[in-house]
Amino acid sequence: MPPPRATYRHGDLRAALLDAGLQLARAGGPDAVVLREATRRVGVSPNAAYRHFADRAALLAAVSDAAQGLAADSMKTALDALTAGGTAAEAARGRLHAVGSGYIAFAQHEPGLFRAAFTVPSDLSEAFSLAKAGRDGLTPFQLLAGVLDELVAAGEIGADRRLGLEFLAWSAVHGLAMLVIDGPLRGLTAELIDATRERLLDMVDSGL
Amino acid sequence: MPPPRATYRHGDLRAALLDAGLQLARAGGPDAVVLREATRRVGVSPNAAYRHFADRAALLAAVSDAAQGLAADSMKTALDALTAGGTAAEAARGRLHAVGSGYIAFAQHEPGLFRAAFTVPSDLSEAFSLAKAGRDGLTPFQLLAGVLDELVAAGEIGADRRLGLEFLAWSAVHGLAMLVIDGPLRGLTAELIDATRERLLDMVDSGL
DNA sequence: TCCAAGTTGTGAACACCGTCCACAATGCCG
DNA sequence: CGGCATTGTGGACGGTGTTCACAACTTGGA
Repeated sequence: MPPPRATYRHGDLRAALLDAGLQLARAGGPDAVVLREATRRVGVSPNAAYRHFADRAALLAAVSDAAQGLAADSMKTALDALTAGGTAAEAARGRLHAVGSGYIAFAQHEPGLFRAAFTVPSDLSEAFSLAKAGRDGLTPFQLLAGVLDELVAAGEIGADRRLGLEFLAWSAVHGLAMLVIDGPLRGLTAELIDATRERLLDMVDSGL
Repeated sequence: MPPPRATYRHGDLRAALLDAGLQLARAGGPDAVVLREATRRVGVSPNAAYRHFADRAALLAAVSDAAQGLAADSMKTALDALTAGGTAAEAARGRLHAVGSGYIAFAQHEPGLFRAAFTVPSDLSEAFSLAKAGRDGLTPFQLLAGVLDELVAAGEIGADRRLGLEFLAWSAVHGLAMLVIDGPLRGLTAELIDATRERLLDMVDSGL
C-alpha cells in the first residue's frame, strides 16, 4: 500500500515492476510472479505494466534474466572467497569447485529465484546476454567457461576435449540443485547435502 | 466435444481425468494441466473433478506420478534392448548406461510429461511409491538403484561407496535432461546432444 | 510561447481459471 | 420398496491476463 505518487508519471516503472517481480519469484518461484500483484505492489494500475512489458511472459523473462545475474553473483562470491596459492592447476581446480558450490548455494538459499532463473526456456544464443550477467558483467555460463579455460591453460584438460565441456559440468551441478530444491533430496540435512555436493564435484573433477 | 454420456454416472471419471491431464501435460507441461479443460475433454462439469481430486494440485500430482511411471517405462525399454554378453562388470556398466539413456530419451521425446513428472515437488520418502512405478512396478529411482547394486555386486564399486550414489548419477542425467529441454542445449542438433550424452555418461561411469 | 504529437498511466470490460455452495440424479443395501 | 451415501450439475465469487478507449502528462518544433 505505498502512498499515492506525487507525480502522474512513475519515474521508472519498469525497474519497479521488475523488482516487485523478483520479490514475488523469491517467495514463490516463477508461478508466483503475477502481473497484477506486481503492479499492486508498485501502486499502479494493472495495465500500466503493458507499457513496459508485452506480456506476463515478458515480465517473467526479465525476472529470469535478473535472477541469473544473481546466480552469477553467488558464483563470483564463492570465487572471490578463495585464497590464492598452490600450483596453477590446483588453483584452477579450486575455482571449478567454487563455481559449482556457488551455483548450488544460490539454489539452496534462493530456491524461488533459482527456479525462476532456470525454468524459463532459453537457448545457447542467450547464454552470453548481458541481461543475464551479474555485477561483474559475466553470466553464469561465462563464469563456468572461464574456469574451464583456466583448466586447459593449466594443462589439466587437453584442448581437444575442451569443446562442450560446459554442458557436462553444468548438467551435474544443475541436476543436483534441482534435486535438492524439489526433488528426492529435498528435506535432507544440510550435512548430507554438503557431502553429496562434494562427492558430485569430485565426480565432475575426475570425469573432466 | 464427446457425445453426451448414456448414463448419468461416468464410470471411471478419475481415470478419465487423469488421462486428460496426461494429454494436457504432454502438450504443454505442468502449467497446461488445467482442471476445467480436463473436465471439458471428458465431457463432464468442472466440479465433478472435485469428487475425485481435492485440488488442481492433487490432479497434477497424480499426473506427475503417472508421468514418472512412463519415465520408468522408457528406462526399462532401454534396459531390455541390451544384448546380454561380456563379463558381469561389463553388463552392469552397460545397464547403467541404458538407464541414463532411457531417462534422457524420455525427456527428449516427451518434454511436457518429463517436466510434469519432475517439476512437482516430492521427497525421498515418495521415491518408492508404487504410484510412480512403471509397467514393471519399479520407479525410476528404483531402477537406478538396482543397477548401482549390480555394479557393487560385480565388484565395480566398493560397498563403502555405495550409499547415496543414486544422487550423483541422477543429478548428472537429470541436469542434462533439463538443459536439453529448456536450457542452453535446447535446439542443438540431435547428434550434438547424443555426443554430449555419451560424454556425460562416461563422466558418471568413471566418476563412480 | 503554444500547441500538436507521442508517451505513460487509468478505467471498464471480457474471457478464463480454481473453488465453494446448494441441489439433482443415481446406485446400493436393508 | 425406501432411505442413504455417492457422484454429477448449475450457479456464483474472486482472482487472473489482456484489450480498448480515454486521460494526464512531457516534449519538441513553428
